[in-house]
Order: sequence, then structure tokens, then C-alpha cells
Amino acid sequence: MSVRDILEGRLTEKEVELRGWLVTKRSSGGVQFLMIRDGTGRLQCTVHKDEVGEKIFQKTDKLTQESSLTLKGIVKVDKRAPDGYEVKVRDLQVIQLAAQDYPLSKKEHGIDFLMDWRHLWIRSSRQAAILKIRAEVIKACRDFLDEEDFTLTDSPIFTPSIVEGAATLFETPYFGDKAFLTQSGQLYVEATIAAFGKVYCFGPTFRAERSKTPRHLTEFWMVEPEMAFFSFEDNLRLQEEMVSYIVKKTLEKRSKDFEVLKRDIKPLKKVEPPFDRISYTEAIEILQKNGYSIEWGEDLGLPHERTISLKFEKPVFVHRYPARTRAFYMQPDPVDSKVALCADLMAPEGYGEIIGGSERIHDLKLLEQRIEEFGLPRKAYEWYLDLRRYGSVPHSGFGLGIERVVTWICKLKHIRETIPFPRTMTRIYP
RNA sequence: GCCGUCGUAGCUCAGCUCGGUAGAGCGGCUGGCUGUUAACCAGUCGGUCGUAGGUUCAAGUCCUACCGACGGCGCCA
Repeated sequence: MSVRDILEGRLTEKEVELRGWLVTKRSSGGVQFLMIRDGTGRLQCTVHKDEVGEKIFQKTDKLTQESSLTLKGIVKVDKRAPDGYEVKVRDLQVIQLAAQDYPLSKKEHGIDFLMDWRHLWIRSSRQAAILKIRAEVIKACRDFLDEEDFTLTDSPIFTPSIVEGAATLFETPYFGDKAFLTQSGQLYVEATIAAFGKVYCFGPTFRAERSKTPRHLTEFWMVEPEMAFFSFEDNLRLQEEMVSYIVKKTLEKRSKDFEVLKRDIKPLKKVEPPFDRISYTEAIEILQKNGYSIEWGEDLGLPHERTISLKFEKPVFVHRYPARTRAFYMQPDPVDSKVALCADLMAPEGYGEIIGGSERIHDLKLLEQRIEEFGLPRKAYEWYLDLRRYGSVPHSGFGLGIERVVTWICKLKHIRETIPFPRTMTRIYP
């Protein structure tokens, strides 16, 4: 028996037993009002002195916030209850009387304080709603890819070498040697496509960048599909279908949580294929017309991404960035080799990039040349070059940042609330 | 890493301009209230004012350094 069952009206006038936690308690003389949370929802329970007797009433009176308890009673429909239903308590047992100094009050707290108490903060309805939506986003990613006949092939977290060369990696001892925590599983899924055709990896990734922004974590989760024989265009089509699926499923399954967050879902309902596509070159022109002093060849910062994103109602692809500024493995555009066949997907409502993807170089000679141009240690990439020696095929893939998607879908100001225990440059506790 | 703002009770903050020995609300505790909705009412507990140094008869308040947090930028998918 759960609070959800009661709120859905299935147990009215029935005797129920609930197990959960005391969210808050109010009283008015001989009646006490307990707000109980059991993981499926919240429900008001009433304890009447003249019905339960002095002993139980005293026990209830001594309950502290977040005490765990079991209670029995009858489910009643009552207009005075916050959700229309309440349980009239007959008996109550305390599992553990919580210490009286529970640090989180109903009033405001600062973010640093809340993060220090993150292990308790996740009990709050707002944080729980965000994490429920996160869980749904993850499930939608997996369901979508599984239904599209993808095979999950997870990549290692300990890696021997730098993947893209640029970003800072976390280093850790490894039996007398050094290892690095992965910053992308992409190179490894490029290997598994030759066994399975369409694959993805899904796991945590680590970046030791000293980024202090509302959209960076040092540890975050990424889903990285990789598809044999997929052209650049095929790749974009898959991305817009997947993102639309995620949004649709999340709206469908977690509408209550969006209400808790007071998230206006109208913009989300517009998310369906096809998404708009603009080239990097067009993006630069748009930005210049909007008064930015940015030249072709420069990378886009958050203000730029935001400006672009706000011009579209749906997510928008910005494609064909200058090849020089992009990763070594990206396929040059056959029409103009100055740009790469890559695209970033910008979430709407001023949120920036949520996906980065590209067609990969499948020609051995070209890849060898790029590794040299980028000054990468050739030896570390021999296995990766093997993939171009033995049955190389054109292929494409992308990486979708789970937390960035959740930040956008929930319309949050900061990414740190989208993961149960965020890791940032300055926080590793709790 | 750079720029800005901030650091006073468990929490959120006022007090700093103009130096004179610390305040509110919330939470906790005690009591009251038989339908509360961030309940309400009364009482009560609670602070070496981030740290170190300096100026001064006197520093929460002025000065310097450091530490920490937050916001923005940079780095970065």
C-alpha cells in the first residue's frame, strides 16, 4: 500500500498501513496533522485525540521532523486535506525518532548550505522531482536505443591515453603505472560497431577542467551512440528523433514532477522532428548582425550559444565548424575541407549545447595524418588505427550529456541539482 | 585562472555609510489551541560577528593579508 495508491483513489474508506517519513507536523489542540512521505508521494494523516486515546496522541505529539514510522488508519476523502485525501490514523508506531536538529527547514536556504546537506536535501519534493525526471530521461535514452536495435557496449573508465588531447584528465595510479579516468567512450564504441553495427555506451565521464559555471560538473553521465554506415545526415536525424522521444516520454510519465517544479511545458511540447539546422558560418553571420564582434574561426561561447538558441523554438543544430578547432577524428566536409562534418545541438530557451556529434574519419591515411597534425602520440592510437585497417566503414556518432538535458527539460539555473551527488571543482562532499 | 559580490545565532538576513560592547524572522525547547495548509498565539534557549594582523581610549563597523562561498567570464562538449 502506498501514498500513490491512496491519491489515485483506489483505497478510499479502506484500512491501510503506511510506512514512511514525517515531512511536517501541525496541530490544533486535539487534532494533529502529519504530512507523510513514502517515496511514492505525500499525504496528510490526521490524529484525533478523542479517537486514538491519550497514549498514541502523546507519542504523535513528540514526533520530530523526518522520523520514520508505520501507521494504520482509514482512507478518507476530505476537501480540507491538501490533496483531497487523508488517512485518519488509528495506530502509529515509531521506527526511529529523528534527532530534533534536522538541519533543513521549510524556509529558504543558501545553495552552499544545501549542498553540504545534499544527502538530506534530496528528500525535498523539488529535488526528488528533478531526480525522478533524470531517471526518466535515462530510461528514455535506453529504451529508444534498444528499440532501434542498438547494442549496449560499455566503455572502460580507466583508460591508458588521452582521447581528444585537449581536455584535462584525472590521473590515478594503476599498479605502478598511470591511468586516466575516461572523458569519453567514443573511441571504444567505434571499435564495437564492427561487431554490432549500432552500439552505444552509457556511463560516467570525468573532466578535470577548472570550470566554474552553471553547466559543468567534473563527473557527469553521457550516452554515446555510434553507428556503422551512418552518414552525417543520418546522424542528425537519429539525434532529433532521440531527443524528441526523450522529451515526449518524460512529459508523458512525469507530468506531476513538472508541476512540482512549476515548469511551463508548452515549449517542450513543440519538440519534435525535424529540428532546424544552421551552419557555423551562418551562426557567425547571425551573431555579427546581433552586434557580437566574433570572427569566422572563433569558437562559440555561452552568450553566443544562448543568442542562437533563443532564435529557435526547437533545439537547433549548428553544423560544420572549422576543422582546426575540432577533434582530430572528425571527417572533413568533402565540399569544403576547412570545416568538419560535425554538429552541436543547442537546446532552446537559452540553454546551450546538449549534444556534440560528427561523422568520423574512416580512411587510414587521413586519420594518420590528423593524428600527426594534432601532435598526438601515435603509439597510443595504434588500436584505433587498426579499426581503419580491417574493414573500415563510414560511421558517425554523438554524445548526449544527461545532466545538460535534465537542466534544460527542468529549466534549471544550475546543473548541480540534476545529479544526486554532484562533483564540481570545489565540491566532493558528501 | 581573471573580475565582481558576500562571510554576523542551527538557517535566512538587518546592523557597517557616520567606531561606543549584538538584533529580527524561521528552526529547537516549554505551554496554549479539536481542521491545520510555510498554521497561529505566548514564553524561552541560542552568537569569542570567516581567520590573522593593524589603526584607535574603544572595532561586527575603518585598513591589510589570507581562507571560503556565490555570480559572471575563461578553460571546456
